[in-house]
Amino acid sequence: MNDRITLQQIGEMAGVSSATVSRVLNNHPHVSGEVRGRVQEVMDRTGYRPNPAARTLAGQKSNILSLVIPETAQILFTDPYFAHLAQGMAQACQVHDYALSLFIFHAAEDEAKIAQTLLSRQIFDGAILTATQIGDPLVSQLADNGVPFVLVGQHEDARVSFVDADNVAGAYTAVSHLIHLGYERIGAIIGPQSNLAALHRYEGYTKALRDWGRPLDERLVAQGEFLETGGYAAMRRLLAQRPQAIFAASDAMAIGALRAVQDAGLAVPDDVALIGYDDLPHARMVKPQLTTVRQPIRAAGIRAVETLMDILRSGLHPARRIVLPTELVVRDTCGARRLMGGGISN
Amino acid sequence: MNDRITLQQIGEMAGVSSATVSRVLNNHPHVSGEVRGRVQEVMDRTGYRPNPAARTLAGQKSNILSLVIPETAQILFTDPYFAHLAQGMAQACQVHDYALSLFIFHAAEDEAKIAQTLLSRQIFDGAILTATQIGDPLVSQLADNGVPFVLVGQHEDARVSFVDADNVAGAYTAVSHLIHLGYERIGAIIGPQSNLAALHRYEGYTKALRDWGRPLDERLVAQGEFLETGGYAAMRRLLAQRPQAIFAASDAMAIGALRAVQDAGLAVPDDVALIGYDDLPHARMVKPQLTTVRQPIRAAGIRAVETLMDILRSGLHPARRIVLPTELVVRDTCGARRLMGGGISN
DNA sequence: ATGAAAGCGCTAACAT
DNA sequence: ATGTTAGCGCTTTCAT
Repeated sequence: MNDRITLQQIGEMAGVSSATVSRVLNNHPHVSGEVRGRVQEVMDRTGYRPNPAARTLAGQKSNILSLVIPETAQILFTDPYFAHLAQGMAQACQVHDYALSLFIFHAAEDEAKIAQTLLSRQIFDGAILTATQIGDPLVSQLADNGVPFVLVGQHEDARVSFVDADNVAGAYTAVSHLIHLGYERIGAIIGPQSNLAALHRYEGYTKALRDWGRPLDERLVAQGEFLETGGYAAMRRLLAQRPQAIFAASDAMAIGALRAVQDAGLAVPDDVALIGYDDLPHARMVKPQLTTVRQPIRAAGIRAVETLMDILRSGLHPARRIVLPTELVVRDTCGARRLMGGGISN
Repeated sequence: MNDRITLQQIGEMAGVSSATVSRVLNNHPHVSGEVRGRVQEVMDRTGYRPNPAARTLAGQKSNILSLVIPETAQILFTDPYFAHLAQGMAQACQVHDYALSLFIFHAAEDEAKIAQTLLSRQIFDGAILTATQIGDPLVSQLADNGVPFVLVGQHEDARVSFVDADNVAGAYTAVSHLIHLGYERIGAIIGPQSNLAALHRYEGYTKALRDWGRPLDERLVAQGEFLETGGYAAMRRLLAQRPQAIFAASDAMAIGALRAVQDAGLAVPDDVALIGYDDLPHARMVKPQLTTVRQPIRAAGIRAVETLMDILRSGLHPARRIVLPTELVVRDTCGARRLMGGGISN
């Protein structure tokens, strides 16, 4: 970039050494008010901007933190997950005087190269990873390389700190809700089980059935991609089994399922009740409005940054694992309002 | 970060100077195959990773490019604009061996500080700005500071290069379409006119009316926020004027308008035809499906990066201004299919 | 309270 | 083809 003027020059102009200028730049004590003012004045007048690369090299610290995400169309397009996460992170970074860097990698790339590229190209003190797959090699590669990082999502490796929403509990609550509403044949549309969140949501589903003494009927479970089309196809298959209610592992899938039900000439929630997951903006825009599970993604971003800051500050201390609570958002597709003589608007 | 081993050390281990190691690292010619192999072997074996800050400082080039966006809930949440843009940029960066950095700033901050923070914290060779407001001081500040950057969107400053979608033409085409369909009283729901895109879309609307000899009736024009609620409120006001068709400056607004029409007991497109703008995923999920204008956002991201690369390579040459064509996506809300005896699915 | 000086890890002339 | 040598612009001891 176009940095011209240096610390040296500021020093010369102010009649002090560069060390002193560095001190005022970094708000060190032991600088007389008189000198501090003079130096500050020169910096302001000249529009001096320190060279961040030089600071990083000399100080061994960049004050930059990297958000690492795979370029999966799903995450980036389908839902505002990433946007919320980035916002939370940006907010927390602000507080800690950190800048945020983005590293989007193409999952198609040679997996061994990704960590390499990240480490030799990007400048950062620590990273936050998200949307990783189960057993993603990137995670262990970074851990092996001693890179400080936090995962948003979960990982079995005991070395890794993570922040995650409680997917098991979220699904559990949703399915319990359906059970309490009196539905008997409760099915599920589940996501790819290579995804840990998908796995956990399925776990919540089976756990709720078990706890409330309902049988798990595999014929009422259909798997699909985390997309509307996946939900549509899964629902078409399930319809033959005459389910009374469906728990879908994402709102996108739930909306697809909704459409499939309606296309079959049936009504939601009267013929089939439905609960989704994510609380996308979308969820309240379909008719009937989607009952769903809301995750604190923004908060997850904040907590991830806080955790990373602690790691950077205090070194390797035992990994921290944060699991954030979710919230059931009751709208129209689960039938609760109808049953309660509803009409209450959200 | 945790970089331990240095170029020097690699050199010692391979029995060559650090300069030679640097040459093989950067694929310079004039290194014998024998030495190159030996050095490469040591780098691989030790898992050597160059220190990017040192490279940046010494080479005066970071190979990092910064995407600068205001933290406006609108952009980040409402639509996938940012995600598409980032994807396009990431793809182009990949090609040019650049990494991508994100700088989210809070519009609430002291405006004078933003450029300062960006320049002293982030490491980058050039920047891409988007979602700037008309007369945004950040733009001129960067230009004044000699920072190489490209705007996605437009700007009057002759120094700035930009890539934009042709908002005037997009709106013009949409409104012309409504005119050709035979509608007479064609209204518009327009966005905040501090936003250049909103301004251009309004311009396209008035231009189409003028070109086809229709009067501009101000009572048929309502302004609102670029959100569903803004569209809803605007449509409620317009309904009193009995418009036959409405051009809405965004899909979010169009969907709000759709809802307002339906809530008034009227039908789209039979009572009021509707065209939106953006082609959000949403547009095809409402019923009836939204006719809208699609913008090549991903392509804009790519072109912006290409332009920035040219600026970095060849210096200041006259600013480049790229205006990308848009595309009318005809679905159900404009009534074209109905008029043509439709039923064709998109 | 301030200055001098030694790096931080790399690149890029300039030699040879 | 390879080595030597200055820096790049800053931070940080260590003196004073």
